[in-house]
Amino acid sequence: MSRTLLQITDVTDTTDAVCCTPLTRETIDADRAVDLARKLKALADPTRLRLVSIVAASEGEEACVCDLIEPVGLSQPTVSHHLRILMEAGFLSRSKRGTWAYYKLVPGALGQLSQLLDVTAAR
Amino acid sequence: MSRTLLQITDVTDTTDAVCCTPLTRETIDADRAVDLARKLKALADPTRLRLVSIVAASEGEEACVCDLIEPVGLSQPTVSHHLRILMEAGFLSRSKRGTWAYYKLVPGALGQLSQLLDVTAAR
DNA sequence: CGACTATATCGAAGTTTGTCAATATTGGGT
DNA sequence: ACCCAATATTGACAAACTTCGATATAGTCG
Repeated sequence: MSRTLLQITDVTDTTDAVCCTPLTRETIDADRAVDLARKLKALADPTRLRLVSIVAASEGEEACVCDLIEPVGLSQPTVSHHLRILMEAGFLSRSKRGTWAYYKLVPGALGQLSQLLDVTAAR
Repeated sequence: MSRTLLQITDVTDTTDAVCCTPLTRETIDADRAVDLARKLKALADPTRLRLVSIVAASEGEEACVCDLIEPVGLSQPTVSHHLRILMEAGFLSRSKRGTWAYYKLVPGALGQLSQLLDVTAAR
């Protein structure tokens, strides 16, 4: 049968959700709901979706802040702010090279969230 | 290769996202980012995640409001409010039977969102 | 019809969020 | 050492969100 369940994998206490054993429980408990909501909230903004998308489409799934400002059409501080939120939620990582800051997709982060939302979806 | 891209399916002007042809474009355009963000935002709340989860785990993926109030521990108006948001985002549908209102998972809605987030995730 | 029950809507209070201008920080070049 | 460029942080403000109590609506049963 195709029961659609919210599944939750083992999630660390604070920031990065991890790993693997999906405990197919009927209802998500409050703590994990808070954790999952935090991740979703990080993605639930048009600007941040575009940032992730642009980074994902860049060479090496990595982009410099200077290349992100103009496409999204917002001020530099605002872009930095959004990037920080995406980083704290575990979707991007940052590496400074010289004066530049490069933000990179954290491999599997989106996929993991995707699976949390619906493990039994038809594909 | 395993490029992780944000993909967007064809989406109707307003409420319910639909259908099918994933246009694997590099960057999500502004309009679709707004639309996807709206759906994510509807899910990006601990209470609403729990509501969806409880409904998903119920018989027929359907539950009465009266059965949802106590589990989430919030007032009845607040629960109604959250259910309305989930309905407007296309995750739940409502059917009144007598005095009761039954909210039901919209089949495939979560799965579709899941696929939008990451089409190439390892599974 | 009248009382009761289940749900929805309204209005308000408190909190969070998105954005910018101004400023701080850091690294490179002259 | 100094200046310039790239990014981050701070402070402020408006808009949006979550929640509640009070009230409205609609359906059921005497």
